[in-house]
Amino acid sequence: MHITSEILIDALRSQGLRITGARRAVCSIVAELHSEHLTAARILDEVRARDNATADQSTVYRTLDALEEANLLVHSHLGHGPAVYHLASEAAHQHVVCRRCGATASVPTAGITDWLDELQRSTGFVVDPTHFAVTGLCPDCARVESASDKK
Amino acid sequence: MHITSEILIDALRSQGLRITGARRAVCSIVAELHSEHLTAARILDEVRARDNATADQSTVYRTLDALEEANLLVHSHLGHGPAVYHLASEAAHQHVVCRRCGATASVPTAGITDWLDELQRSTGFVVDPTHFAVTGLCPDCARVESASDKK
DNA sequence: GTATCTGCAAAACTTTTGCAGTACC
DNA sequence: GGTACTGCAAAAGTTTTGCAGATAC
Repeated sequence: MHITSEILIDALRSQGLRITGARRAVCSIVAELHSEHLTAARILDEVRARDNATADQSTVYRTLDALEEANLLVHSHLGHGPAVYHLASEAAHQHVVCRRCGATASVPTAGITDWLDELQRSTGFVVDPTHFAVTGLCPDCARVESASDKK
Repeated sequence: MHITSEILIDALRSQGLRITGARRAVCSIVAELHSEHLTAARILDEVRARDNATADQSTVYRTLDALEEANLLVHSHLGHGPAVYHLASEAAHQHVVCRRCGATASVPTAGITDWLDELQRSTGFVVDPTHFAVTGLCPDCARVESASDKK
């Protein structure tokens, strides 16, 4: 299922926030490019590439914060570099992130939910299953590293 | 079991690296404060608080990089803010990290290894089971957040 | 009409880098 | 002695903030 910008906009509206051109643009981009790993800079570029919208970087950050506050969006830090943003609904599947090149692959949560339940029971922590990263090496980088280990 | 600074120092030496005062200091601090969430800034402060050692921030970063390269240390980004460093040996069991206060709890990996194997098979990624964080809210912070949601 | 939002510019913060001098092996 | 390391200072990169003007409701 596909979250549309209208859903995001409506959610902001229902929080009593005002709907502006910049917020519409950011919501559209986040909804349309939900399958990519969006950085703030990427979103800013996309906004500027649309001739019916503009936004300053500070506005982009503030809008992203608003969406996070509304629990529609999450961000995470994949290794070094800028934070990446996902729709909270998309984040329900996990990612493996390559610690060398930053490549990612998605993996389903099936098979791990029992473990998370148990974790929650034993520690008392309220686990956030959407914010949860496994790191490793992607196939390409694994090849490179094992080659350089041999020397 | 407790990693000592000697172990770290020896590991650096065996990589052909030179042992300097700054590296000794950083290794001591990392070994002694292994149970805390050490940021580079915290380590720098600790070095400076010791009257037999000094180090510049760039030296601290370079030493931390060296320790990571030697697979003795890992760092991760917990939400916003600076990266935190852990001994790799400490990371061998998983942690749940509270995204509000940074509290941690340890959890056994039993029950998750099958899932990691499957992940490795399906994605081709060489998963690093020591670098793997689950975030959520510790019991205290969960109480605080649910209280503020109600207002 | 008014509280909220925006753009601009500057600052804050973490991390990295170039380079000349120092110190380890 | 020679290479590796350090400190200093400055840069790079991301994110935040203050403020005056614009805009949604």
